Amino acid sequence: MRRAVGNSVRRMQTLQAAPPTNCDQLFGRFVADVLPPEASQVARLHLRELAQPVGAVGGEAVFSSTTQARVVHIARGSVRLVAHASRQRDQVLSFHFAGDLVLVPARGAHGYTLYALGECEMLAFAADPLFELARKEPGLGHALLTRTLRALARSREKAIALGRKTAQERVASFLVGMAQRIGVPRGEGCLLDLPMSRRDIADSLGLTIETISRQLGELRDAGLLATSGRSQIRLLDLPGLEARAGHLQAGHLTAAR
Amino acid sequence: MRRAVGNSVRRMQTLQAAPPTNCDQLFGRFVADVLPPEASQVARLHLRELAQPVGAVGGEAVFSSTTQARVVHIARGSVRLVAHASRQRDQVLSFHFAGDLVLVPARGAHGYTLYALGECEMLAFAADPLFELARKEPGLGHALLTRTLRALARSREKAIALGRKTAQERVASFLVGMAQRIGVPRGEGCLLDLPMSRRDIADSLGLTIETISRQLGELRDAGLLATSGRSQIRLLDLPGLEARAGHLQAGHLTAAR
DNA sequence: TCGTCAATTTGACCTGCATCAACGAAACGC
DNA sequence: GCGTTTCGTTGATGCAGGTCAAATTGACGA
Repeated sequence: MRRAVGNSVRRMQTLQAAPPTNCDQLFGRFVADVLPPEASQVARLHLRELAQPVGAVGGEAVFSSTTQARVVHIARGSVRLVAHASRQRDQVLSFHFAGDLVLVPARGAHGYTLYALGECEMLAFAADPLFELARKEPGLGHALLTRTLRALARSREKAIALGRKTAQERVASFLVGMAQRIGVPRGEGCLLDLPMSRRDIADSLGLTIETISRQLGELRDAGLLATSGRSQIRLLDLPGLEARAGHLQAGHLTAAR
Repeated sequence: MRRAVGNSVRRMQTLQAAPPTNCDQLFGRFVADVLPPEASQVARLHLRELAQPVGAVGGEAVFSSTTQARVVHIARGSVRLVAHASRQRDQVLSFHFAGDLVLVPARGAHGYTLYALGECEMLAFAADPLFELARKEPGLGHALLTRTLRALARSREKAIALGRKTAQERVASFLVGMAQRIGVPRGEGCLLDLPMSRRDIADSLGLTIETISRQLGELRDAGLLATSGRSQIRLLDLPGLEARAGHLQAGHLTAAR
C-alpha cells in the first residue's frame, strides 16, 4: 500500500500520445543504432510506418502491458521495466539506457509497465509486425536476435542474483553492472550517477530500501565506495566490489577438484 | 560442500563425444521442429555440418560453458541449465524438454552447465556460426528469435518469482508452469511426472529441499494435490494452485483504484 | 535563505526460510 | 526378498533480511 502511494506521487498519468517532438530525428537514431547499413530501403519505409514516437517525464508510466507486446528503442534518458506481482509487490526486471531496445511483454500471468526515469525520448513498435518484418529482412532479424540474447543473458544474471546471492552480493553485483553500462572512469575507480531511486534498486534486487541503504553503508565503511548526494556514487575499488559480488573468479573447473 | 558430493554422485564425467547413435534421425527431428519448410537447401546442408549429436544419461553434465556459447536441441529426454555462483550455490536457470532449444552461454561472471535429467538425445551447435547462418537464412533467424523470446519470457517469470514471491507462491507457480509444459490432463486436474529431483526444484526456486517438501505438504493438506512415489504429483485443483501462485487475476488496472 | 516534503538513513524488533539433525521411504543391486 | 544407498520428510533452532518507527538529509520552490 505504501508503494501504491509512492507510485501515484510519481505521476502515473499514461501520456502515451506524447507530442511527437522530432520524429524523424528519433527514427534516424533508431536506424543508426539498430539497423545494419545493408538493410533494404523498403524495410526502412515499412519500419518508418510502424514507428511511434513517445516522450515521457520522470516517474511516468510509458507503456503498460496489453494484449500486444511492444518493442521500445530508448533514444534519450533511461527507463525501468517493472512486473507487477499481486499485492503491490513490484519486481524491476531491467533498467535500460539510451541506445537500448526494451521488449514490453503482453500481459500474461503478470502485468508489466515501462516507467521513465527522468525525461525520456523513445520510439515504440508493436512487436508482432516488427518481428514479421524481421522475417523478411535478415539484418533487422539479426539485430533483434542479438539484442534479445543480451536481454536473456541479463535476465539470467538477475535470476542468479535473486535466487542464490546475499544482500551484499546483490548490491555489489548491481554496482559492478551499472559501472559497466553507465559508469564514467575516473582515476582508479569509476563515477556513477544513478538515475534510479533506492526503491527502484530494491525492487530490482528483491530487497527493501532499508537493506539497500544498510549495504551501501557497509560498502562505504569498507572503503569500497563513496556517496555524495542521493544519486552519485564513486566506486573506489572495482576489484574489491567484484570480489564481493559472488562472481566466478579464475577457473571454476579447478574448484571442482 | 554437500552439494558437491551430490553432484559427483550424479556421475560428472563430461562425455561430450558421445557415440553418434542416429545422427540423421536427430537432425531430421531438429529440422522438423525448428526450421520452417521454406528454408533453403544450402542452409540445410550448412546446418548439417554444424550439427553435433550428443547423448547423455541421467545426472550427467552434457556441456559446461567455455569461451563459446552453444545452442542445444533436445530430441528426447529433459535437461536442466544450471548457473554456478561461488561457494557451491547453484541456481537452476531453466528446465527443458523434448522439442526445446537451449542456449548454454559462454562463461562470464558465472559458469554454466547443462545436465541431463534421465536419458537424453540432443543435437548441439556452436552458437556463433549458427547465428551467422541465421543472418543469411531468415527462416532460421525467425525461429531462433521466437525461441529466444520465449526463453526471455520464462526467465523474466523466474525473476519475478525469485524476487518477490513467497515459498508457497513459488512452488505453486512451478507446478502450474510444469502442468502447462509436461502435464497430462486427467479428469478434473492434471497428472505430473516430474523428471527432476527436489534438489533441482529447490535450486530452481531459490529455496532448500526442506522448504519444497514442507510446501508440497501444505498444498497436499489443503487438498490441492496428491503425491505418489517420488516423482508423481496429481494436481487436483489447478485454479486453486493458480490462486496461490501470486499471479495477476482479472485486470490489474482495477486494483490501482 | 528558508520552508516543505519526499527520499534516505538509522535503530529496534520480528519472521520466513535456512540450517542442523534424525528419521522414514523409494529405488536398486544382489 | 533383503540389504544398501540415496532421496525425501519432519522437527528444532538460528539468522538474514523484512517490518515498523523515528530521525535526518537533500531537493526544490517561494
